Amino acid sequence: MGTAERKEREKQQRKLDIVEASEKVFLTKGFENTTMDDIAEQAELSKGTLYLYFKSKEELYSEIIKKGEKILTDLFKEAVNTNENGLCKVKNIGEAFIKFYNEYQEFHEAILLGHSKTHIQDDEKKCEDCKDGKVESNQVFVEAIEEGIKDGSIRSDVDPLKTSLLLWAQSMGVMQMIQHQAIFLKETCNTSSEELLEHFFIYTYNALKA
Amino acid sequence: MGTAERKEREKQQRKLDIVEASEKVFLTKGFENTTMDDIAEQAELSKGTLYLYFKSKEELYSEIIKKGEKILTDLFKEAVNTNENGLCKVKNIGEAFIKFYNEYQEFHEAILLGHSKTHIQDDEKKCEDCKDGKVESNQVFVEAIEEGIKDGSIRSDVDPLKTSLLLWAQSMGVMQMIQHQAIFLKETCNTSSEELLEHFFIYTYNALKA
Amino acid sequence: MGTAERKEREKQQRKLDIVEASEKVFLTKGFENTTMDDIAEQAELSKGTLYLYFKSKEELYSEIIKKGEKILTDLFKEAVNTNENGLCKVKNIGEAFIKFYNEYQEFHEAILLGHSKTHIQDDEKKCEDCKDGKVESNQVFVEAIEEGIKDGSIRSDVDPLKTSLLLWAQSMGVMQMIQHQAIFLKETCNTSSEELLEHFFIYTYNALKA
Amino acid sequence: MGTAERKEREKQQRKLDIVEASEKVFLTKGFENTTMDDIAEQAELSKGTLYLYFKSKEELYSEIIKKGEKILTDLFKEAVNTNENGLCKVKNIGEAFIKFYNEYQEFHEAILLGHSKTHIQDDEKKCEDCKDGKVESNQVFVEAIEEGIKDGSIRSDVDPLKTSLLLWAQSMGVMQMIQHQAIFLKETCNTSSEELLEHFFIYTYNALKA
DNA sequence: AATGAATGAGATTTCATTCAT
DNA sequence: AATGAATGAAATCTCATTCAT
Repeated sequence: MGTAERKEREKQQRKLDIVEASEKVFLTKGFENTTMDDIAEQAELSKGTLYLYFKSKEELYSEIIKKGEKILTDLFKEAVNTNENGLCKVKNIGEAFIKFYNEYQEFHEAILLGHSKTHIQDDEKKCEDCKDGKVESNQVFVEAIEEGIKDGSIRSDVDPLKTSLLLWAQSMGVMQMIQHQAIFLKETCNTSSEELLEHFFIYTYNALKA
Repeated sequence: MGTAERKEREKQQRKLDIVEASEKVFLTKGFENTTMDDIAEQAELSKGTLYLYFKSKEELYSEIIKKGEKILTDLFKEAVNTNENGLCKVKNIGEAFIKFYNEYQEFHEAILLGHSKTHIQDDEKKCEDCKDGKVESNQVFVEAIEEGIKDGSIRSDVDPLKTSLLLWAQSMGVMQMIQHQAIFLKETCNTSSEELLEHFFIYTYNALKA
Repeated sequence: MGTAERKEREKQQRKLDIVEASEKVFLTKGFENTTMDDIAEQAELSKGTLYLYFKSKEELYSEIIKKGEKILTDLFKEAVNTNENGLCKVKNIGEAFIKFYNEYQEFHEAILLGHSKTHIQDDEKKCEDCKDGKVESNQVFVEAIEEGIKDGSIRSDVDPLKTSLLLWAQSMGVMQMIQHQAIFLKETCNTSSEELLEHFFIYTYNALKA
Repeated sequence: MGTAERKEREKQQRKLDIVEASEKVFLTKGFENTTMDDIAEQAELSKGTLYLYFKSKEELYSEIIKKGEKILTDLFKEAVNTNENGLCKVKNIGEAFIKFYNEYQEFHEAILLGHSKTHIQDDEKKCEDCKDGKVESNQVFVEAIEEGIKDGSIRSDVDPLKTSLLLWAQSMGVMQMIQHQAIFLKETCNTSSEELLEHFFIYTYNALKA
């Protein structure tokens, strides 16, 4: 009786194990440079077993993306779970974004460019998942802005939805510059990633505050 | 006498021809999906000849990046070549950026992610070139901001360098959202790409104006 | 007491079930393109169980051959179960052969080429079975010819055994041409499959009749 | 000048070499059980080189079929190149068929079943070639029968085209029985392949002769 | 300078079979 | 008796790069 359940649990665990193993490899070497052999070795399983749980390299990668999006959403939710005013919450979200970048740096690229790499178009469920992920984390953002407008901490003339999208996009862009152009920033512009980030914060704070 | 020079000129021309051919392929199919065969065919040369002029696929791709950066720099220079005030020039640069994105869309990814794909670490000269390209176009940006501060059109408390980098990064992010998430914007957020872009411009204008 | 027998009966039944399931798959997809997974799914059993009853894919396939031969033999027996003369019975057998080919088309290849695909050399029993199947159906054929000679409907100078084998082989060849070269027949030779078949019958009738 | 031609010749020769090497493997192990590695080893070339000349395993196999058909057609042409009457020529063709079977036994299966294995449907040229091959060799057959009717050696009521097709099909069937059921013939029916063949000849001779 | 044939190391994926439970 | 997870050997095909001419 409990047997079937246990088996199912073990199976799910095995799936998670594989995802975790693939994570390490994907996030280190990138999608293209990761081979199924790498993942199999990391997972201490045979290649064939991988295909028992995931039907392609792409499906495996899309798990990473989903996982990354989950992490980000959770960080966002945590960020607004305070008694501060709306503007602070927006700032918290920004900091959550940075935390995500710093602590889950490897997921960043996966989320950022993942979907242009994994062309899972025939699997609508997967895409739904992704859309839902984005909608959900964005919603947290929108609500924080709305709250800020209500409590007077954010200028009343900002459009919550558009602004959330804009800040989202801008954050991504900043993250990307930090990730890919770190050397350029440091060597050529004599600016650290942290400085740029801080600057982004102040800039945004000024732009939003009432 | 002139012979050696002519030969050198011809050689340079051949290099340019190859770059141009590779451009068409790279920018259509992306780095990973482009084969040296594709390029050779497009260039109407043999594969071997490609290696006579460029020592790897990566090196060839880095030429694309360089070229893209040149285009962008030229657009930027053109953008500031007016009698308007600094803030307007910054706005012009923003529009130039959008124009670049729209008209030379294919170069965008090359510039953005190019170097994480082409792992040319052993060839310092190439990296120098690329750095120079970015430095140059960013310099135009910095100068426009500085001018705006001087002429009183831009707030005096913005740091020209950091702000140029920040705006650059933000623009990238916005463009990318527009490109990759157009459907998400429209279907889920009921917002068009144009609206988001316009919002970005107004937002930035407000943030910078004195 | 009866327990052991019941168990044995159940086991035999299970074997039959598996063969029936494999039949559907083998005859639809062919030997090479059928996987043990396909069969297991069709049989609503696990793959492991298959190996409990049959020691290899090949052995399973050889069951199909045996079954096909049984069907054919039955059709032959039915064909000669009339009061007509020997020549008519031979004609009936020919028609039975066509019926077999048309209605159990999928068994044809299995019978024809089966054993060159299933390399069961170490299992003599299996081969015996198959041989027996052929011997039996051929025997029916031989007897019809002998009867025809006796009753004067078939030329007395035909060798029953050799002729039965010959007609068998010829029929196979004709069927195969009809199946694989139908387009060739129609487009290039302006002949329909039916015409060729009719021609075969008349030709054979003339060759045998006394 | 001659250089280009020589290169072209060498290239053609290389193609022939590869076909010849693949022949040895295909005809020994069969299509499914032959790997590109096998062929590469036999050809003393790398696997990659194989794909330089033939774009798939199937295309390589279709060369074998073409070659077999060419051989058969040539044997047929040779067979009718005598001063004998039509019936003799038909008999010669039959003997050519047997010679083909005996001396080029390996090509037999390729011709017989080849096209159901190599699904080169998108390459119309290939199919044209094959059709042409069949048409050509069948034409030789038709002419021999027509000649026999004219010279009075063959019954005047046979339809040359239909009969050629029928004899063709029958021969295939007989060959096939000989190839796949040799053991059955010998052990169970106490008949040798040669006896069956001879019987086929006599049977056919009687059926056709005026 | 130019060629293009040859390479060979992989890459992804499949599947018959085994074995611990 | 039944399971089904795990295996691992193969199979087809790709492509950046080299090198003899």
